[in-house]
Amino acid sequence: MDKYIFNKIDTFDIRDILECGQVFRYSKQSDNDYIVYSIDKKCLIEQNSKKVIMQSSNMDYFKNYFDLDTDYENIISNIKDKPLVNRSLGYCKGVRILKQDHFETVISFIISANNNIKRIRKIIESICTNLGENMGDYYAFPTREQMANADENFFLSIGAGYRAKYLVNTIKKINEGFDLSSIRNMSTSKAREKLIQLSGVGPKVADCILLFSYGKMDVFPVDTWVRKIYKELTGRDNGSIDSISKDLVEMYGNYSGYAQQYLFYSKRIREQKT
DNA sequence: TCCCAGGCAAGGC
DNA sequence: GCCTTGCATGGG
Repeated sequence: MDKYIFNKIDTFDIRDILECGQVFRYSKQSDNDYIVYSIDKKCLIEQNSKKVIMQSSNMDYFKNYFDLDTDYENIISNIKDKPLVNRSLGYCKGVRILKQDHFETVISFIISANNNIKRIRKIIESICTNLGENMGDYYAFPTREQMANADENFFLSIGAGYRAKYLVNTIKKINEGFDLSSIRNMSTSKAREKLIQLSGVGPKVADCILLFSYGKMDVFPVDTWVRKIYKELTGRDNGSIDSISKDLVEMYGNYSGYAQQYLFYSKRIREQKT
C-alpha cells in the first residue's frame, strides 16, 4: 500500500469531504481518521493539524478522486461575496467536490430520492455486501453485470422501497448500452437531458450526478434543504426544481456546484441533522 | 399519529 | 407546459 502525505490546508478536511452528503461509502475510524471506498478500491485518510496522510494501493485514483490538483482558495475567492457563502465557509471550508465513478453515483443518487442519508448509506452497504466482490476486509461496489443479477424483490428486501423498480430499470438500460462515459463530453444541459432518461433520475438527482461524478460545476441541485435556503434568500417557497435551480445558477454562476455544497452542508450542520 | 428525508413517475388539466 | 398525487421505509 502506497502512502502520500501533504501539508494540512483549510480547504481539505476529511470530515467535511465525506460527511457533506456527496458520498455514502466510508467508515469513520475516529474523528480525524476515515476509510473511503470507491468502486473496488479503498483509501485510508488520517489528518492532524499539520498533515494529511493518505494510504491506498490506488493512489493515483484517489489523488484525482479527492480533486487534489484544484485550488479551492481560488474558487472560494470567486464566490465568497455571494449570498450566504462566507457564513457557510465558517462551518465547512474543508469540503471538496469528489470525482466519483459514474455508475456508482447514478445508483447511489437514485436511492437518495426522498430518503435520508443514514438509510441511503445502509441500503448501499447492503448492495455491496450482497452483490459486490469480497475484497477481504470490505466489499466492492458491484459491477453493472453483477447488479443485473438482482431483481426488484432483492432491492425491496434491503429497504430500497419504491426505488427498487427504478434500480432494476436503470441497471437494465445501462447493461443494454446506455453509455455513461459519453456524457462527459456533453454540455451540461445535454448531459442533464440524457441522464433524466434513466428511470428514477429526475432534475435533482441528475444535478447531483453531474456535480459529484462529472465535475459539472454550473449546476445547483435543489432538494428540501436547498428549498429552505432559497426561501431565506428570496422569501419564495414555491416554484419547480428547474426554475429554482435556474435562479440559483444565475446567482452563483459557474461555481454554483461548490457554493451549493457549502450552503447545503452548513445548513445541515446548523440544524444538527445526520 | 403525523411529518420528514439530497424526489420521481404518472395522470390530469 | 405546470400541478397534484401516490409512493416504501425508518426515525423523530
